[in-house]
Amino acid sequence: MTEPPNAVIDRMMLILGAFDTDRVLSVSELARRTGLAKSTVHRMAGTLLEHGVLERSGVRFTLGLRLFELGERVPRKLGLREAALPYMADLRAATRQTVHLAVLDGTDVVYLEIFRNPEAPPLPSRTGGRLPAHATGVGKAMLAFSPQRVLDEVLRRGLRRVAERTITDPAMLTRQLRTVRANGVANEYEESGAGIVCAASPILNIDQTVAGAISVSGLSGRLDLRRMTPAVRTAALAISRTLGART
Amino acid sequence: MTEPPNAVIDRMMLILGAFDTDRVLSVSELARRTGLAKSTVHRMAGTLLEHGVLERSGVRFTLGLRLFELGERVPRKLGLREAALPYMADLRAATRQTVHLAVLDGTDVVYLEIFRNPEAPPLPSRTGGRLPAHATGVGKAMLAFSPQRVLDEVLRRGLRRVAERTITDPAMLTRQLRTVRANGVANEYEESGAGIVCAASPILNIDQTVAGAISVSGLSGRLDLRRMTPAVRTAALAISRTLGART
DNA sequence: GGGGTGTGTGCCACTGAGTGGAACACTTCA
DNA sequence: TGAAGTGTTCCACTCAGTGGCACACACCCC
Repeated sequence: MTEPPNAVIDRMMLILGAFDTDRVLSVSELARRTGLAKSTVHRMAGTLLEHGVLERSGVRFTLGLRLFELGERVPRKLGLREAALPYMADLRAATRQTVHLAVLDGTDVVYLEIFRNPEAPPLPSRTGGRLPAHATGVGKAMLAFSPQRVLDEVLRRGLRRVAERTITDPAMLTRQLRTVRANGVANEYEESGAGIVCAASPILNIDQTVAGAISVSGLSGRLDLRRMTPAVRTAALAISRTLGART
Repeated sequence: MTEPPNAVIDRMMLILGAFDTDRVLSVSELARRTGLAKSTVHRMAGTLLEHGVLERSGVRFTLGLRLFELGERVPRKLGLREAALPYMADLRAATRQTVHLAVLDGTDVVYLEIFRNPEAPPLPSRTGGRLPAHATGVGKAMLAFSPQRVLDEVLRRGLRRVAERTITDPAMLTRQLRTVRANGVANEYEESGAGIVCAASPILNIDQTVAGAISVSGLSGRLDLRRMTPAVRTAALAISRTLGART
């Protein structure tokens, strides 16, 4: 319809995307995963190398520092993270659990920052990690306060199951989002991973659009969600406030 | 000599690089800064948009979340940062100053992580920021322990002045690096910015190659470098040790 | 009003840059 | 000794990307 897009950039993103699973890949492996000709990968990797987008690791390749450099300049991250940082520290200190900061990207959630607690059990989430919005606490918190077309898109794509208890029923999701919208807090019970529960609350811009969300997560046995709710909600409101103040 | 490289990727990196100074740019501004035709920028920005490498901000453009996502997967960052984090926290607590973690990228230094102290004065350094190695404490610490050809390349490119007291004399730099190599610590006196001093120490891999460097920085009046030296050195050695242990 | 000058967007003939098959040099393993 | 993997190089073909041009707006000032 709208295409034809730029094929070279498509191919390049295919190559970079191949590093989703493994951190270091050879030319042949890249060619196999991307479906590109080996010579194409070879040549392309060469120029990406010159730009620091890729780096050599022996004879194989790795994502390069230039990507990190560019990634640190992304505005969506910068403002929100800066505003949230002190409150995330407070929240971790108060709850002694893991604190997450995330934004919505299309129908996915991307984690901007994670404050872990040495005392708390390690969780599998990673900074820069991506999960379907409907399967996470922060995702549901943001969806509940997003325009209808965002939810439509989520439903259109289908509620992919990522854990045993992921919500896959559209009616169930819509119902939950209604109560989330009323309470300002979303709970998650092992929907993104086994044993993990969390309470999340949205961060709003001055114009009431969604900027992101924070959450407190822990293991289902050890964490009493109801006790976390007010703290998460309070922190989210505080971040929203400082976000508005600095405009 | 070795080229011809891929022109499309070159142009794309030109566009992304244009966001060095400003965070949000229009098609016309991009065309002007990159020297590309407006139609080329327009089309290219469109496909970058589809990949999330760029995002819209009204009618203008911004670096996109996908870059952040990819940047967080860069191996050079991942391992070192993880190993260094706890020691950086200790160092900040012990010195009540700003702690930096950096790696060497060509002849530049790139900051991987910065631990600021609310009590300490804010410094201009930024995560993902880039500075010439010869102009910074962490840079000198790493150069002193790098193979000769790295220093050769630094000298070949010329010692660019970034602050009033930046070292621009090759002989002076070489002399300093010799004592750095002997002491395991590099000092910086307002060479990267006015009023800023720092003590830095290199982090080495098991094979004695340079992995990165950490530093303690502060304002020249308030910070006694000599008192910082042992702490920085100790932390750097500790990080080197845990880095080696996890191989 | 009009007529600057700034946007963003769309079109399309031209051509040279990117493609990928094939061939090569090396290792590794059997 | 060969088979199967790797990375690298070459090069004729052609199709994808280019950028000049033109258009649709939105300003602001005379």
